[in-house]
Amino acid sequence: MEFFFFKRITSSLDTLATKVQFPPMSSENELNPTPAGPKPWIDAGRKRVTAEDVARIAGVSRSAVSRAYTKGAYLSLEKRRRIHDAAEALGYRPNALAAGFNSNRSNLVAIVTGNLNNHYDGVFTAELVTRLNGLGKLPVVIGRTTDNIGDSEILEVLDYPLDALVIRAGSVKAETVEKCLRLQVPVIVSGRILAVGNVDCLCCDNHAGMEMAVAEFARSGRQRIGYLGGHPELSAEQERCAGFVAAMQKRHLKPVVMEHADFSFEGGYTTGTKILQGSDRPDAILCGNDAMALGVMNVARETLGLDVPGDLAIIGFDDIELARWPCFDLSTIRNPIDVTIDGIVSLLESRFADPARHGETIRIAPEFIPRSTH
Amino acid sequence: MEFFFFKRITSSLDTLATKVQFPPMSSENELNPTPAGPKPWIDAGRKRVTAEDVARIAGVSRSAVSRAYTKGAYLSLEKRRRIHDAAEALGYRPNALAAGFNSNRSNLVAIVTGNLNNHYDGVFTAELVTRLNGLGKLPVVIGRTTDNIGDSEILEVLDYPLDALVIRAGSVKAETVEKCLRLQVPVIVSGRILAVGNVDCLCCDNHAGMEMAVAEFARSGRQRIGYLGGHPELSAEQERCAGFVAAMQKRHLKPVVMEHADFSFEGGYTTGTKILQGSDRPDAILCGNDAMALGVMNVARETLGLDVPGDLAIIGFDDIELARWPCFDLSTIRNPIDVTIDGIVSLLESRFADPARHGETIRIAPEFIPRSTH
DNA sequence: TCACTATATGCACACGTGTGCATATTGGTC
DNA sequence: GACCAATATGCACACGTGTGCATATAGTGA
Repeated sequence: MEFFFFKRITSSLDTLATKVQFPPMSSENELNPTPAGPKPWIDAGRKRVTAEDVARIAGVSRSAVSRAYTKGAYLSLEKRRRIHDAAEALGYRPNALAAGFNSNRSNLVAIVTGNLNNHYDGVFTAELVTRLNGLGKLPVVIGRTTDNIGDSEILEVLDYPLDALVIRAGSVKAETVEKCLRLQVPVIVSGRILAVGNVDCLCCDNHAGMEMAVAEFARSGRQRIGYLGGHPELSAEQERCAGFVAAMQKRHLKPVVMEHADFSFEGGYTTGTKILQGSDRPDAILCGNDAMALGVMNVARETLGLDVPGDLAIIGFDDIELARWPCFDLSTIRNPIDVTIDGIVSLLESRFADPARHGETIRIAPEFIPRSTH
Repeated sequence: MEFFFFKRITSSLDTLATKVQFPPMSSENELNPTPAGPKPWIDAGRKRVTAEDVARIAGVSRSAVSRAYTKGAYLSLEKRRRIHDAAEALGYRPNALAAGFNSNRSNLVAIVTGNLNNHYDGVFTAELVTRLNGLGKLPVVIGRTTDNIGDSEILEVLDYPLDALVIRAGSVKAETVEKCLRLQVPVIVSGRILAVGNVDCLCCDNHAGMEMAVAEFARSGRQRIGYLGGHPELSAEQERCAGFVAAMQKRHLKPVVMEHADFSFEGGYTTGTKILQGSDRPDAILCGNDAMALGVMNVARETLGLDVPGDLAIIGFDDIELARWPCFDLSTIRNPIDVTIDGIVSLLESRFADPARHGETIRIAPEFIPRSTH
């Protein structure tokens, strides 16, 4: 089988898509007469309905309209009803940005994420977005599907008055975070510890996680243990790699091989091929994340016909959904997303309550998930 | 093997995480004296630096500061330099929201997505986010990781003056879209055709896609063809199902079985088990998306020991990344994300240029990707 | 010196909202 | 009727920016 799945398939809009003119709107024909109020159609030049417009129609002051949307404000019942009717007819909704303009709350929370094609980062971001939606915040996602985000992109989004900035990126510079703080934007960093100003941090105890994995290999008598990590530049990789080395030294074991790929399935596949076809094949490989572990497993089973875990034991890191699929059933170190997100939300809320409080660091405890590949 | 991978593993923050007090900031000790300008620390009560502050420090008018950030505005070189220095020292950045407040451009583009745990929707959203970032827009993601989004959540985000709203959700109500238009927010719907006002739509030609798949089954002599679709409520499912039925009728074939799951791997696994253990086992299954196809394949191979494609042919829909993995190598109908995103961006740009233009519908052409499961 | 143009700069407004403050009205109690 | 509290309502300001307009200054040519 060729590695043709690496090839990026692109196709042109011109050849693969056909444009169709839209039929006229239904509410203009005779069967559906135009209802009262603005049509469901965007008019060139017409602007969003404002409280001023509602006030004019309802015959009240603009203040009254504002109060109609303010819980607990004094307003006669009759006026409230008139305003409500006028607003309904005009399709009015208070402009939340204009409102937040005063109170210094934009409700914008930026999420700077790593590679969104990475399963873990994708689910992480999705989960955080969900929680922020529930909190009435607008999650603004800054990220790439290719490489890691650059610091310049973070600075760009700082042009907007954010309520907070959540950084999920392994290689953000301390200098960049300082600029956020100077703009009075609270920063939460997930995935690495950053000792800058009053920044909150969350990070899995990668060291402990790797210790668990090596302990499992040692317990089952593996002697020829290899390591496949991700980009050495990333903080998580540095911690995991150091944890692996320390756990091996503690047991007077020497790694058979240590390689680095890019935390992707394809990277695991390619580098895994190199490792397993080498002269000194390991009997166990500890991988820096699950995606690479699945890539290695694929090489072992499909390409080389090896038995996993008989010929080769594999342990991953993260516990993504795919690890639970029966065809993989990957033993792994769980890096719990739910606990991490809970921590982020908790830190966010206490940060909103007291923007100047000292920074906190939360270490997330990993957990060994025994399955059938070790 | 038990279905224990369905069980959602949750753990408590209290038991799995430990909080650590943060060390004092480094810039306050004697080795690193505090530099000029604001400290990298959030002060209670201190607000974001404004153009007014910069003007005061630089000894110029506030207008001059604004002009210093406006390309082509008249401003003496010496003043420009003074302003730049003052801004640098104070850590000033123009507030983009306040600026957009005038020009009626917030640069906010909301993306309403389906289930973000769905691989296709996840990558789709990630890709769109990436493109919007490149366009200088702030992508605000509204979505859930569990069920489909409710219309009420869409209405909530309408409180903000959006530049546009991209809806990627199969069951959005026409009434909801009308409310967006009444607020003068341009709407682009991807994944279904919606004949409401001047809305732009993009949709894969699901009918043609299913025709391709059935043609492949027929060509290779499959006689006992089954169908596994997603939620019948979703527009995409309705089109795919109808396309399958039409293609079968055209060939005077009768489906052996027709079932519906939830577009997930687990759904495909569960319902696939039911289908394949039934009395009337098909020799080919056409799945409504790839995730379910992988679930079915897993049952067939791992649980029942069937040969794919020998005993059972499988074709999916979407062509997600996993379909290319060697261990799956799934034949599928490609629903090209790149072409779709190109179309969305193209429609967005022409919509910004002319907000009142007529709506367009773009049909995305699917493509059969032959691999080794059919 | 005058006229004219290019450059430079400040004032003041608009954007849409919430709300403090002042004032008006109502209802109740002595 | 007098007094007070509760309710009701409008005016005007603040939020931070871009920019039209008016005006001032500098530069150029006759």
